[in-house]
Amino acid sequence: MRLITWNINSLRLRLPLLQRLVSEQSPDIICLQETKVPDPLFPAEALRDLGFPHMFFCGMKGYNGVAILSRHTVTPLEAMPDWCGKSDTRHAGVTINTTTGPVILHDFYVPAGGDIADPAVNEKFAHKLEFIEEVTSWFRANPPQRSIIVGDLNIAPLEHDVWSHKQLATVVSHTSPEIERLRAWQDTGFVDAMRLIVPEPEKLYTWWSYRNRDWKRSNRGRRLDHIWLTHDLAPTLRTMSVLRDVRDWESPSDHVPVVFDLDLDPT
DNA sequence: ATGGTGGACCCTCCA
Repeated sequence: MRLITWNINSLRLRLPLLQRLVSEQSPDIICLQETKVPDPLFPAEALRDLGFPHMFFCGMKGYNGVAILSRHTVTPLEAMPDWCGKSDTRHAGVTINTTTGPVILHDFYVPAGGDIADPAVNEKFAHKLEFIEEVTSWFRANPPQRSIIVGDLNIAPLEHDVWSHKQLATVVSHTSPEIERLRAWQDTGFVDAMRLIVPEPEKLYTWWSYRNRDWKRSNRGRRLDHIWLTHDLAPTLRTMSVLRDVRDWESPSDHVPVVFDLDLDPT
């Protein structure tokens, strides 16, 4: 089973890029973040034509939005919390049927957190911390098995997940309070699948800012996008690849897709 | 120390 996670930064604007990605990678399931499309305007027909008849999405006007596209039947998770009571379309979850039993897939878009790394003066940073705390509490109360978390978690936790550990230590996405909370969330039962394939100290980035003339030359990246597997699924991980080339496609997202293969057969 | 770019949209917010 091949999956892709990608912060597409506007689904409607980048449909042609998604089309190219699908033709080159042939994924079974795609998890998108920052679709920036309200549900009534979701381009369902175009995605069906791309080969994904099963889709689960929630979006809003202008911001956020997540979507799970699948070639195979998926069942939306029932009764998930409304994180922080904001109804701001940052999470989608489905069950995938496989020959060895059901697998749960979560697609998250964690709040970016604004510019100032102080929850007392920056409510966006406070929201980011609170969001992760709530999600962590939920997973503690509902211990995950045969589960996958993917998405833009907007935190680069490891030293070599950023271009400069020192220079980013006070920059939102790489500060201690965020990293500690991300760790606590992961410790509810998950392993960092990307780092199983590319261990530290190798640099690993999935995002390069638009505010850089030559992103490739300066290479000031961060690993903001993640793939986590519960321990029981970790042995099924076969491959993982950050599709860095997509950052140079026509009118790209600032995030690139991450593709991975699990030794599972969807039904 | 600063400002740099890009998407959505009601012109300013968000990343």
